[in-house]
Amino acid sequence: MAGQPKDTRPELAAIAPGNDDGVIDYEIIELLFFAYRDFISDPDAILERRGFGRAHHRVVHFVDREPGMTVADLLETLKITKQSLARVLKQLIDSGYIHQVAGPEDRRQRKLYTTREGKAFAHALAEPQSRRIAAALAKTGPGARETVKRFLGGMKTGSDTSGTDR
Amino acid sequence: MAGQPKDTRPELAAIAPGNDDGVIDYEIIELLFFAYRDFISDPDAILERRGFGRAHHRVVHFVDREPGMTVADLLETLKITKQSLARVLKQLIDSGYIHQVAGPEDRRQRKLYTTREGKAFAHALAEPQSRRIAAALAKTGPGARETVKRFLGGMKTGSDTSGTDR
DNA sequence: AAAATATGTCAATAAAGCTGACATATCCTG
DNA sequence: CAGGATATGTCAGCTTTATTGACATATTTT
Repeated sequence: MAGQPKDTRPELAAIAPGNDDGVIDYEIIELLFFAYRDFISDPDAILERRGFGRAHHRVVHFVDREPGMTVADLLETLKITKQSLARVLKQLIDSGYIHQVAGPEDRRQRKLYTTREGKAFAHALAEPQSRRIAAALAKTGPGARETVKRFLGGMKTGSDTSGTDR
Repeated sequence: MAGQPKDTRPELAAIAPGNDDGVIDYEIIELLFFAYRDFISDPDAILERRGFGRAHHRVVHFVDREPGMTVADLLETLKITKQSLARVLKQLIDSGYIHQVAGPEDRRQRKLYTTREGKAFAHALAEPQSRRIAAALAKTGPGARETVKRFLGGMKTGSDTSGTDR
């Protein structure tokens, strides 16, 4: 995981104008803020029409991505409390986007799955985001995807070179 | 801007297991989600100790970065309403982190500045984020900074190649 | 003087999170 | 089998951050 030549340059920060705190990388901090704000705005518009919020988005997304997830898995992934999840999950189940199945081994568990409509919903939400990513990558140039993946992965807590998180 | 050989591969998405929606770039969607979640968790811890929230962070940050900003500027940047800003701004002023000065030209305006304490606060909040970014960039490899900047910039709405936003 | 603008503020509402407490069903252990 | 642990559900109340609507004040522009 460190196969490239060491870059010994002292983090030449390239601070934006107007401030000289030095060291602090305000440029990328702000870029991330705006990128994420707009990235999230695409699905927000769709969600609003259906009377849902971001919380619903996250739940549908992860259940769709990992079918058979348990409630506990979802809580772990989203890092929210059971009570917070409950309201949102209930609405999604009532709306017919997600259904539950008692665990085959452990019947206390509720395994979660997206319904056909849930899959379509998840897809509809992801599409504009994917489109935005593709456009940004294309504009950035070839090879951008790999670099961006590595960078974003490195921003995640618990990705400290040593690899396996959790 | 395109000095390298064209990459004609059809966006081979590299979808993660468990789903085959094709086309959708779930990998980067999720990477962004986790990256941002953890990126924001660093300052969150500091804010909590002082009884502030993310909203305060954003306000202190932008005022610190662009001294003399008006309230209208801030509303535009944050894309929130005046009433939402009011409470947060008031608390920051009362806490001595931000102060207002009537505009020299237009005295209806309130130009916003961080106090000495406000600057220190902004710096304290930005530091762990900057550190995280530096670590992620270093791990990604040389040249990552440029690529990441371009990508993140491209994710922002209204950055459609033509360049100058606003 | 009147209209427009920049800001402030009151009140009510909503979304999404939280804590605490407790109920149920199920599994595991002694 | 009894009792404890676990997975989930649910009730009640609270907090933060955002919203809309209405209106007040000061100032600038027309």
